[in-house]
Amino acid sequence: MANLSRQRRDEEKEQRREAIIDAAEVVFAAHGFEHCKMEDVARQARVSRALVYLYFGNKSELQLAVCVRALLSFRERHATAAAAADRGYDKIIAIGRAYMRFANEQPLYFAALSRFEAHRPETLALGSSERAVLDVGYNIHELTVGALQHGMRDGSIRQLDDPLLVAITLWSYTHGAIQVAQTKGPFLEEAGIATGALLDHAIELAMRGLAPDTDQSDRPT
Amino acid sequence: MANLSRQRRDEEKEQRREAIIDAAEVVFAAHGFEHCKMEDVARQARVSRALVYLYFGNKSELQLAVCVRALLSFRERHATAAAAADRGYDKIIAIGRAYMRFANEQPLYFAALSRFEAHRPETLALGSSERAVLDVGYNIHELTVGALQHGMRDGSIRQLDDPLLVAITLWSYTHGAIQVAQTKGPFLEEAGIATGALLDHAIELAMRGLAPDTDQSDRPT
DNA sequence: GACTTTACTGACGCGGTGTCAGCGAATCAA
DNA sequence: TTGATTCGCTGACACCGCGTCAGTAAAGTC
Repeated sequence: MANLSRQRRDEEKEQRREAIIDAAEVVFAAHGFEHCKMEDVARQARVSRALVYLYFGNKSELQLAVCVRALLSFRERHATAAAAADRGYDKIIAIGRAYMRFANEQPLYFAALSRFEAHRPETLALGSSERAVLDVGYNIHELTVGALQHGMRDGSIRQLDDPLLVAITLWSYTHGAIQVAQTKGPFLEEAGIATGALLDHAIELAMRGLAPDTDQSDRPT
Repeated sequence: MANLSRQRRDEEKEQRREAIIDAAEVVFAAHGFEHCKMEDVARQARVSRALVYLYFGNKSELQLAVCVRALLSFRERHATAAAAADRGYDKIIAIGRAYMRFANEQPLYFAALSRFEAHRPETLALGSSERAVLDVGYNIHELTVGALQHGMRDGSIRQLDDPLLVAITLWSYTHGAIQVAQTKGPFLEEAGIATGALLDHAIELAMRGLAPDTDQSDRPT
């Protein structure tokens, strides 16, 4: 009997954990990732604040848990977007657009990732929460590498020395562009730059760099 | 007499203000932009905490003041870097490298900008501190636009529809790449990606997109 | 020399985080 | 069944950092 009830309790515990993250997402969505209070999360989860600290050591661990969900959610979109396109070149475009749509439709998740992207981890220890997030992120890059290799085979993308390096570069480009579009949007509109145009151009410019070489003899060195 | 002493006092006030920002930079550099306490800034400036609030309405205004200094500092590097190169194409490369060197040599300033870049301003009101920072930033983009136009004239850069749009895109690319390099550096090294290589590649890929068109007939559409 | 204006401070309230002793209910041992 | 034990959970507390405000002393004004 001991084993059975232990297992049942473990499951309940996992549910509690998920329920708390659910609550956190609701609060984050309502009040923003920055000014969210553990108090609010607890109330939303109909639980005492102290309990939240039993499941998550501190506030940033709870935030990291949301980051993991965000990355998992994005990985799904990423994979389906890549699968929907035929040529590698189009897969890469689809991935970029998927990230932008993701940022637009799940702003909470994008904010979570953005915060994580800007945060310098102090430890890389295996098993640490930060590590878990990094690993999921790496997994996403691998999918992009697959699309790049696909494109190199089907001739829609030029031969790349190091596809992983390119994948990470593209990710950093895209993330940077979305971030600028989101935070400086209204200001840019004033200057006559439509947010959508910026994002489109961010993809277009990057794709030019991936297109197959034709005659590069007069490219500046 | 009233006028003279007023002027003198205004100057002293300005000096105080600058001194406080100096102190803030010292503290930020030591403890990081995030976990800096007004207490520490005040002590560093040998002043009471309440006085700091006379000069800066709140913590984030003080941080914005540091952002302005950061942007001004970068604008200098930006301008000299662009001036040192001949062709427009090389100016753009120089600008990118200047930003990376800046991030490396003045990590405090880069962190300040990074935070500002990730922060969604709530007001665009003229005269607000945020506005001041945005305007300096816009000024920097204009310098980049100049370099792009230079390149379009000397034939080292292809004809661009909207140079300002390109300038902003390049900025967002570069900022994104540096941010990833800085925050994910150690993790990427583990995966066999040298930080320097990532930054080099970030510039190279973007520059490919700016190179003059030659024969584009078989570029994927 | 009386007054006002100005630079500055000490002390406070408030809101938020993280901790801890302890309570009641479920589980176990007899 | 009942006493002991584990377990999930909470209320209350200490602490910290921000922003505020009444108040002081010095400089300036008349």
